[in-house]
This record gives sequence, structure tokens and C-alpha cells, in this order.
Amino acid sequence: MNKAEIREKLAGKGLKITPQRMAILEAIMVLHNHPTADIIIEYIRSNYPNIATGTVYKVLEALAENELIRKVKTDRDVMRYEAELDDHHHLYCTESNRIEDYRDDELNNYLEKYFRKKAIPGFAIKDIKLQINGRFTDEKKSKTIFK
Amino acid sequence: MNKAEIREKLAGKGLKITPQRMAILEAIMVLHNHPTADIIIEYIRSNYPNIATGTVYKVLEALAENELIRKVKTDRDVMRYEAELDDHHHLYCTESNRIEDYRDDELNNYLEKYFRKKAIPGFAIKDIKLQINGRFTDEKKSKTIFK
DNA sequence: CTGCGTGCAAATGGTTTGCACTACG
DNA sequence: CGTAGTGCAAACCATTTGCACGCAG
Repeated sequence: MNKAEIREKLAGKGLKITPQRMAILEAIMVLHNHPTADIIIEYIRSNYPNIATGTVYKVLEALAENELIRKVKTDRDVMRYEAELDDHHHLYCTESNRIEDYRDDELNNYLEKYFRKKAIPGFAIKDIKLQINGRFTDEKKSKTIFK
Repeated sequence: MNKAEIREKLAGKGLKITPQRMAILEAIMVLHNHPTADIIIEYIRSNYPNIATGTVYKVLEALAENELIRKVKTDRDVMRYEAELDDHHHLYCTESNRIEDYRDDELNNYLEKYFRKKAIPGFAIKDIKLQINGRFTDEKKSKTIFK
């Protein structure tokens, strides 16, 4: 994912291209483990020391509204962000607070068929996300980070 | 759900029985629309004016730890609580911020079978919750509440 | 140029904490 | 009685906001 592509994403949504927005969007893509605002700020400041906390939150909000990123929240955590926009679910580790993506087309297809035939009265479904709670048994695979 | 039953629930977990805990647990059961701490406090104060905010949070935490209630969180909201402890999912209305329970044994059975045969490498599943996002089309059914 | 975006610092607000007092078991 | 629970108020901290300045289009 290079600068040009990021620039395009912003432009495609009619958002002004600024170094701050570039840096924030890139950070979330690079830090692909559902970083918090804090983690993002820390990452960006290493080579962009002056970025303001308030700006980061404002940009995160703008990016989320324009569906360039998504917010991710658990029962016991601050807000996190992700730039993976395809249809996927999340594994939540109750011990480490780690979140990983879970992709499963077979399951998605089943769910879609299931709810097409068995509609929920009075409710129009937009999307369905599985929150798979449990524990990582193989912490070697851990790339990171949150504790 | 009467006082005696509530008392029993607390005692069953080895928690001391106090009027505050009784009132809070009862409030969450009565306000069965996933109330926030604020809503709970407001409800209780009507006939128990002196209960302290800090106490409510401490009790909520204690009840959640002892699995007498559960925390419910969305991407854009403060913490909410529920006393329904059976295996169910949630409908999230993106417009009204309303949350409703969704129960479906057929689906639960399918999911259990599905993940029994197709395990996730390196992850031990404890439970699976569907977060069904969409919009209530029949707002007449609304019992409440959050806006 | 002109207004949207940024930096900064103060404000907000939900939640937590420390401590002296109360009351459950 | 002894200790866990409560009330109160202050602290916390993630996030939001207001405003003057700067830069993208």
C-alpha cells in the first residue's frame, strides 16, 4: 500500500489530502492489529512529531464516517480501529485483549442464505458480524501487543 | 422476579446482600432494554434517592464479574448492561441506537456444529455472539428508550 | 483566496478511586 | 465484631470542542 493509493482513497471520498490524514490512514493499515488511538499517535509521532491528539481523533472520525476505516470495540476496552474493509469477523481473546480477523466465506454464505429465508420481523439487516470470544492457544503466532 | 429470587442470586454467588445490590440487579431486570449506568441510577433514585454513583459502578462491576449480569457495548456508545443470561444475540439499530435481543436455537445449534467440525487453528472458542446490525422497520414495537 | 483542516489547550463526561463511615453476616 | 460495602468527592483519562492560524484546492 503506497502513498499514491492512500491519496486516491482520500480523494475518492472527496476528502482533502493532508499529511496528517495520509499518516493516520497509513498507520492503521500498517498497524494491522486493531490499534487504539494511542498506538496510532505513538506510531505517527516517531516520524511526524507535531501531530495533535485532537487532530488524530477528528481524522479518525472523518475516516470512519467515510468508510475508509471501521471502529472496533469490546466490552472492556477503548475504541480501536481497522482498515480491513472486507467482510470479516473478529476473534476476541478474553485473556490478552488481542483481536484477530476471521474470514470464512462458507460461513458468510450460509448466514446470508439463512437470514434471507428466515427474516427477522420488524428488522432490516444491514450486516452481521460474529464476535467469537475465546482464547488464543498458540501465542507464538502473536504479532503484538495489547495487554 | 421477586425480592426473594434476587436475594438468592446474590447469595448463590457468595455476595453480601445489600439494599443497593438488590435495587441495582432488580433495575436491570425491570429495564430490560440494555440500560446504561445513567438510566439505572435514575430508575433507582426514584425510590432510593441516596444511592451513590460510585456504588452503582462498583456493584455493576461485581455483578458482571460474578456473571449475574453482562456488559453490552457498541461501536458508538457508553457501556450498557443486561440481566438476560441465556445464549442470545443482539440486534443493533444504527439509527436509534436501540438494542434488542435475538434468540434462535436453530442458528445456535448450527454454529456449534459448524465450529465443532471446522475448528479455528490456535484459538479455543468460548462463545459466539452475533452482532446483527440494521434498522428497526416497525418502530411501533419500540418499548423505549435510547436516542 | 477562502474555507476546511490543524494545533493547542481547555472542557467534557463516563468511569474509577481513596477514604472514612456503615451495616451485613 | 470484623470486614466487605457504601457515600462522597476528587481524580482519571479517553475523547471532544473552541478558536486562531495555516494550507489544500
